[in-house]
Amino acid sequence: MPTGAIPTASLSGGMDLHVTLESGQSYLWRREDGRMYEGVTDGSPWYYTVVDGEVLRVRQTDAAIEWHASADAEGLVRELLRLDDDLEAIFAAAPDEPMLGEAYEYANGLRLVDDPPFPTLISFILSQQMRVERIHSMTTTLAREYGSEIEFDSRTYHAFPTPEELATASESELRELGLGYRAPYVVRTAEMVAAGEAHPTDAVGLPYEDARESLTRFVGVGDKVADCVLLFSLGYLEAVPLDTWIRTAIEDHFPDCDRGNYADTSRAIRRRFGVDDADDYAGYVQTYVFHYLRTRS
DNA sequence: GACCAGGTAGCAA
DNA sequence: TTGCTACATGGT
Repeated sequence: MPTGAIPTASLSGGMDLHVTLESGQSYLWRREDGRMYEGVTDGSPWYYTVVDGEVLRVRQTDAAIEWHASADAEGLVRELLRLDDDLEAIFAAAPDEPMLGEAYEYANGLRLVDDPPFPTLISFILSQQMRVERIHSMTTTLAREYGSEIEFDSRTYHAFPTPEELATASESELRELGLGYRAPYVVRTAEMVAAGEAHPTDAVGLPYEDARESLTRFVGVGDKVADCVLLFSLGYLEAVPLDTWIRTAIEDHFPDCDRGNYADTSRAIRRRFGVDDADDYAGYVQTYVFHYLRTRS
């Protein structure tokens, strides 16, 4: 079984796998010890995900990010966990505001993820009006009920369902699984992708605001969910999803950025969170702030 | 038993 | 365009 280790000392700005995978930006990784979101970091827990039918296991030890997979996966690990992002440079140039500084310190080593588009789209359709722990539990349920089984290292794993697999689900089945009013959104969006009518990657290459608009064609996707897909899956690091926590942060710390509607508030906060008057890495700042405000006691 | 959670669709004005 | 409101479910 191919294995590898990527020294964390070689990564600019360091790396914290636990905060990266348990900060509510990705719902596609699971912990083998089952203790997701419990705040327990000892024992270097293994995390796993399935990408293109291949199982990938990852953990952080004192000096490295270790991985196990069925083939050489170093490039995949670097991509999924954005290990080549220069965190040191990003935060050296990031805005110097007291609350932001607290967030950088609190979530030190958090990297954005680069998750696969369709699973990200569905998991953030599920996310509306649900808590982080429950979103994770719902994606786990969808993988168990509709995803294909993969054998790896004499264990069985479940991939997140493909659009075709998920399109076989009925609204009533998904309601029985506890998805509530999101059930028809998931079915209709899966059908759109399975039928070739639209795909989340259609947005790639468009200017940011056009890309956001493009994603809202999917049922159950508004500006906020579109921003999550752009940031966590399609490489638009300037995207700043305006959820309840970020809106609270705007109200408490950046009230001048509240312009009364999503598009204009988005422009204002992206400039405020961006680097050197540009919005390049505003989404990085957003993710630190979200995690800090949501989990500090 | 309210209140809240990484909101959106549908409809009225 | 903008401004309501209904929509499921589970935890505190």
